[in-house]
Formats: sequence, structure tokens, C-alpha cells
Amino acid sequence: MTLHDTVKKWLKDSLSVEADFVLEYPADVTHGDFATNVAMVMAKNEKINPRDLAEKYVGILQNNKIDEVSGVEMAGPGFINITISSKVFSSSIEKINKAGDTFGENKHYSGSRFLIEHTQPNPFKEFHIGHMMNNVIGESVSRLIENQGNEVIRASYHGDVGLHVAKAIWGIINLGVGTNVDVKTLGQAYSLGAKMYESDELAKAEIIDINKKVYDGSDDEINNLYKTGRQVSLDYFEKMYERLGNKFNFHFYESESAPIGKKIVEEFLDKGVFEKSEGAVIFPGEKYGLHTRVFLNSDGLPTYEAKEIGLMQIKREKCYPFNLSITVTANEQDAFFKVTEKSLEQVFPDLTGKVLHLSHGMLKLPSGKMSSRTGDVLTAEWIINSLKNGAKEKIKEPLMSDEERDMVSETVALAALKFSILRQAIGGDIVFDINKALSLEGDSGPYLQYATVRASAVLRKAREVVEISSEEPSGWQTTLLEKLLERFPSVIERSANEYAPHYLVTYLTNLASEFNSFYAREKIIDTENKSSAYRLAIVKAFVSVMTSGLHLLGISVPNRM
RNA sequence: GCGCUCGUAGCUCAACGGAUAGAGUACUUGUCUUCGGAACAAGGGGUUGGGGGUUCAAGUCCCUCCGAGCGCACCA
Repeated sequence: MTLHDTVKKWLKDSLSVEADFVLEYPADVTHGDFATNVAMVMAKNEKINPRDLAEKYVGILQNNKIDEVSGVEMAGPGFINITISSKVFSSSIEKINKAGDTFGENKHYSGSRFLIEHTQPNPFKEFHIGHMMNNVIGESVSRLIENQGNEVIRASYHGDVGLHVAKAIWGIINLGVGTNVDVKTLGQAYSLGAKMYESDELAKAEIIDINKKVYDGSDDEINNLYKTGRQVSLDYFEKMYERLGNKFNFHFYESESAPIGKKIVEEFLDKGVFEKSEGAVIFPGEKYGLHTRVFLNSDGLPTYEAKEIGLMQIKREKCYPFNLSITVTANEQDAFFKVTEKSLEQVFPDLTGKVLHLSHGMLKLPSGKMSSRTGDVLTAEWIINSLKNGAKEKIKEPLMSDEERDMVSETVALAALKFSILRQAIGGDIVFDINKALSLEGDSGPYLQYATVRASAVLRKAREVVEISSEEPSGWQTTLLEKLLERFPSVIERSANEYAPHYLVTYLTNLASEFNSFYAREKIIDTENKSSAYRLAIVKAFVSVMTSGLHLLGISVPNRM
């Protein structure tokens, strides 16, 4: 149990309160280590003066104090501020140093299985910054949920059939590159095909024809181009996952979900879940306060919607039973998912409440939105490499080999990128200013890495000079750094429960900043000072918490930078 | 037109209905022959888009107006 939970339980038990109230870490340190609004909440229910009730509560609490608590007092309009005894924080330092990188993990397996689908790049198209953003969020949420004692199955889903594929193949044929394609030529081919589809009637007809042939496999040349192009894309995606630091348990494909989805929709058409309309098969979302969408088009081909039904069937076969199936996408798909989820509930009633659409904003440039249609696409690779070059110039270590320099700048670049994606609530759009990200100053991924690297350097240097001890020296004044370190498990818990990595980012930023102040203020290694051993224990705990916290964001820490 | 999301410092973002709305950046100034300056300390900068309401308490909830983004039948 975290300290936060302990204190909350104490409040509930000693005041015999059932209602929801908040126990928070006050922003202002003069308000104690915890503050609660319990008296104000209860005063409302019982229609009495909140300050009077708070006064009464403070009396009860003072008579029932637990070891952890050193002070209770009323403040302001009826808050109760609680201070924690200093030995709690020093024993927390000891606990952290014992647990190392596993501190904060919920080791009690909850028995829950989560299926998390994210990234979803489409073969024959670019792996662009939108996929990257989705990947970074999906991976961090996965790690947070996993950390809390749940089983996580990661899956990606690929649109390996459809008009975009036909456009790319048309482009391949007209560029004359044949099966000798790489990612770059595929990109050019798609862009050419997409452009011509819009502007040239003949090309459009040819592309539609290719699309049919991809589905029915009747043309050997096209089959061949399709097969090699698809594989080139998928191999490339593998490299990107590796570079971004994630592994998927499953890859699902629209070529698989399409026929399954079509079959299920036809079956439930007979049962009245779906309806025929204007030659197509639709789901009447209006019945549920949503809007109607097409599941099978008038040619009988499954749309994205029907494929989603087919995908769920595949997920059931491979991963059931799961407690929650999460799909991470950009918020432009919100309305689509509302309708699809409603239709899923009709088809699979047992999945009601077990499907969650986690939507995030779009990655935008200061100049506006990127568009694949105008060819204005920023690839993930391009942006990572740009950041990497910037990071390389910043490295001051003169003795670093070229190989290490390359590895370190890669790590720093990814940190800069992931930090700027995860630092804000996931629902909102991100305005990504490359120049600012390249400056690597202030609150940033590299800032967090740097603080950790410095702390590690201190520990290395101290090894020959001073012992480390978690025992609190006499007369020790508990520092804010120790107090922040103690909060780590509560922060992860909240981030995981709310699928909100930005709480963790905010926390780690504050923690790093507090460490940097501590570092500037105090001489840590000091053979003359008895407190030095304990200071080192704090530094060690800081390194552990930073390392595991950053890991949950998908960020790793170099040895030096 | 309908629906969803959003509007907080010059810029990029926080704030679990609570105390004096906070960070970074930019700007101004200081620390520095260091346990690693990708650092630290300090300063100015706000009618939380406008107006109404609910509440002991509203950036947060409700209504309304203004503005932005996304989505609304055979793309994904």
C-alpha cells in the first residue's frame, strides 16, 4: 500500500466516512504533506459549517494518530492539512534502494488481461509522425498497465488491402521499378498513384481495376508486385518498432479481417442488427443516438467498419478472455468508433464494457496540419534523424567513440521526441516545433536524462570515497527531493488507471528539477560531513526512480551524454 | 445544418470542483577556476474567449454567444 493509500484509509476509518473525498499532495509545501477536503464534502451533506466540522475532525484525528502522521491541522475554508513524520521519508529511501528499478511496481498480479492495439501503419504507405505519436502513446500506456500487475498483449493492425494499395501498385508500374522497390520508391509510387487518381480518369479506372485484382488474386504480375511491396513495407515497419523500442505479440491484417467481417455482417443482417439500404448494408446508428454507417458497400465489399467486426472476432480467437480491448487511434476517428462499438455490442453482447477506444490528438507543425494527399508528409524516420543530428552536436564528451556518440544521440533524440508527445494530456493536438525540440533546453526528455546521468556520475565518483547509508542522520531536515521520491508509486498508479502518461511526465520533470536544485545547493560527496552517506542514498534512490519512470515512458538513459 | 472536442501568460503546455491559477520558453538580471553549465537562483508578464447560472468554493459543472479543429453513406 502506498503512503497515500495508508493515509486515506486512516481518514476513512477514524472518521467513519464513506463518501468520496480527495486526499491530495498540496502544490504549496506550507500546506503540509497531504491535504484533504473531507470536512468540506461532509459539511455539505450534513448542512453544517465546514470549518466547525473540520475542527471536530482534527480533534478525532489527533487522538487516533498513526505512526506515519506527525501533525494534523485545520486551514483555510476547512481543509485538513497533514504532515508526515520524517522517518517515513528516510525509510522510503531505504525501500527504494532495496527495490531498485522495481520500486513502484505493483507486484500483485491483478489477473486482468489487456489487449492493446496501436500504431497500425499501412503497408505501401509511409510510417509518418502520426503513427509515431500513436506508437509512443500506445507503448507508454501498455507499460504503465503492465507495471500495475496486469498482463498486456500488444497488437498492431495493418491495412494491407484497399484502394491505397492499388494506388501504390499503379505507381510502381508507372515508375517502372518492378519488384526492385524499397521504402523510398514505395512512397513515391503511392504519392504518384494518389495524385493521378484524383486528376486522371484513365489512371483512376486502372487503379480501380488493380484494386479488384489485388482482392481476387487473378493477375500474376500484380500478385508479384503486391507480395514484394507488402513485405518491403512490413520489414521496414519492424525496424521502426525496434528503433522506437517496442515488440508486438500479434500483427493483424485487413486481408484477414475483411472476409470474416463480411461473413459476420451478413449473418447479423438476417438477425436484424444490420439493414439493407440503397444497395449497401448499414448499421442504423440513429437508433442509438449515433449516425448510420456503411458496413458492406453496394458491391458487397466490406468497409473499414465491417473489418473492425472481423478484427474483433480474430482478437477473440487469439486473446480471449481479456478484460479490456483498447484501440489507440487519433481522435478524427471518434465518431466512427462510437458507431462501431455499438454494433460490436450487438454482435458480441458479452463484450459490452470490455472495449475501449483511446483517442489522442494530432501531431501538427506550427505551419499547420500535414497532409499525405499533398505529399506534405513528415516521416518518423526523418524527424528522428533530424533530432539525432542536433543531439550529436550537443555532446561535449571529447573522448567518446563515434559508435558511442551515435548511440547516445539516438537515445537523446528519442527522449526529446517521446517527452514532447507524452508531456501533455493525450486528447489534445500537439504543435511540434522542430527547432524548439532541437534546442534541447528546459523541460525536455534530455533534461530528465541529463539529471539522471549527473546523479549516476556522482555515485560512480563516490564509490571509492564514501559509504552509502539510508540511515537518517541526526538533526536531518527532510528535503523536498525525498518527499517527491516517496510519491512515485501513487503517481504511476494514477497514470495507469487514467491511461494518462502526462501525470508521470510532470512528476519526473519536477523530480529532476528538484534534484538539480539539490545538486546545486549541497555538496553531496563530502568526507567531512556525516550526512554525506545519506545524501548519497537519496541520489541513488533518485537514479532508480528516474530510470524506472523514464522506462515507463519508453525513454532510456545513456551512461554519459 | 447536426454531432464531438477544444479556447488558460507573447509562444508551448499543467492544474484529481478547493487555499495566492503554475511550469518551460522568450525577455531582464545574477551564480560559475564545479561532485558534469544540456545546470542553478531571481524578476516582470493573467479579467482562464465574452455573458449568465449552480455551489460554502468554478479555469474545471450547466445555459448562451463568439472563435478553432475534427466527423457526418458506400476511403481507412
